[in-house]
Amino acid sequence: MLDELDRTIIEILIDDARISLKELSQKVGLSSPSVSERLRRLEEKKVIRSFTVDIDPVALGYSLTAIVRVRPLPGMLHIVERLIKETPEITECDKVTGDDCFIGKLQFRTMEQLDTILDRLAEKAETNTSIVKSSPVKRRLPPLS
Amino acid sequence: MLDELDRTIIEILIDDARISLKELSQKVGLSSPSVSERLRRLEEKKVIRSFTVDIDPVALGYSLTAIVRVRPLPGMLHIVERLIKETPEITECDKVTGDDCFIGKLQFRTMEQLDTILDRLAEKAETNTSIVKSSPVKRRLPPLS
DNA sequence: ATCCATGCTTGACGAACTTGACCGAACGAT
DNA sequence: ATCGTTCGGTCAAGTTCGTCAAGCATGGAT
Repeated sequence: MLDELDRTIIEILIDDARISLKELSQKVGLSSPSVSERLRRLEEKKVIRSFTVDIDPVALGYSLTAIVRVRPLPGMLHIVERLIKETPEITECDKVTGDDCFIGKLQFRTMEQLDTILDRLAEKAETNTSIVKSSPVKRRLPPLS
Repeated sequence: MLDELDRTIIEILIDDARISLKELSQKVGLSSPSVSERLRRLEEKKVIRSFTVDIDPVALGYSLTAIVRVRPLPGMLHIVERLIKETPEITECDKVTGDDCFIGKLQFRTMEQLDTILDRLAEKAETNTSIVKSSPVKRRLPPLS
């Protein structure tokens, strides 16, 4: 589905999505219209979901992160799911197998803010919260091969 | 620290990091050298960590995701941390407070592959694995304000 | 009141992007 | 085997874009 050139292009773009077509094409050894066309196809095939920017939450004042496991009380599943979606400080959340129904990541500024958010959840779910102390593995891609 | 214009710029870039300076400057109502300078400063201040590309793991063949909680056996903490870092299928991992020491996300292609990876961990840690069924909240930023 | 720093605009020039015409390799059908 | 089609590539043009230098307005400090 992806050839070696596509993978090289992607690896370069992960590092710098605003690189010029010209420079990118020189790095991969193709002409710029070719690379442009490959990019178009990669977007079309949804291999590239989007070009985006990685913002440091700390720079926005969110200096703390927690991981919250959420187990809705009986009958509360959909209400809890909506509440999670409507809590903007929850910056990602997965629905998973096992005792915990949801596992989410929460960005916050103060312990008081964390407390407020968890209190709102606690009316409808059992929660289990772990504060993030460090991130040994920063977001990365699995092997492209 | 960030004014309204910076936030607008960031919001636009989150959607499309490859937008031209010209178009971006029209959207925010400034000239392009001004926007260029603001971008430079946002990068300098590390508010913008990087311009990057969002790749669909499914397009790379990783159709399954799990969240793994890891509790190293006594004395194994550093070995386990190294093992996690050296497992490329673990695409992010945080060190947290609480009983679990690490919580990581794992991308994989087949259950067999998951089994192999967990077996390697099991020699040095207790693990607890949840398969991701869906993602009610896709990665997003907390409020910029 | 003046000076300076900051952040903006403008205009010009060089650089990069897009488009269309063309080429060649791979491959299926006749 | 050959023809025709498709796919992915190059090249060259016209157009658009980014960067740089110069200059102007605002606002705070002396």
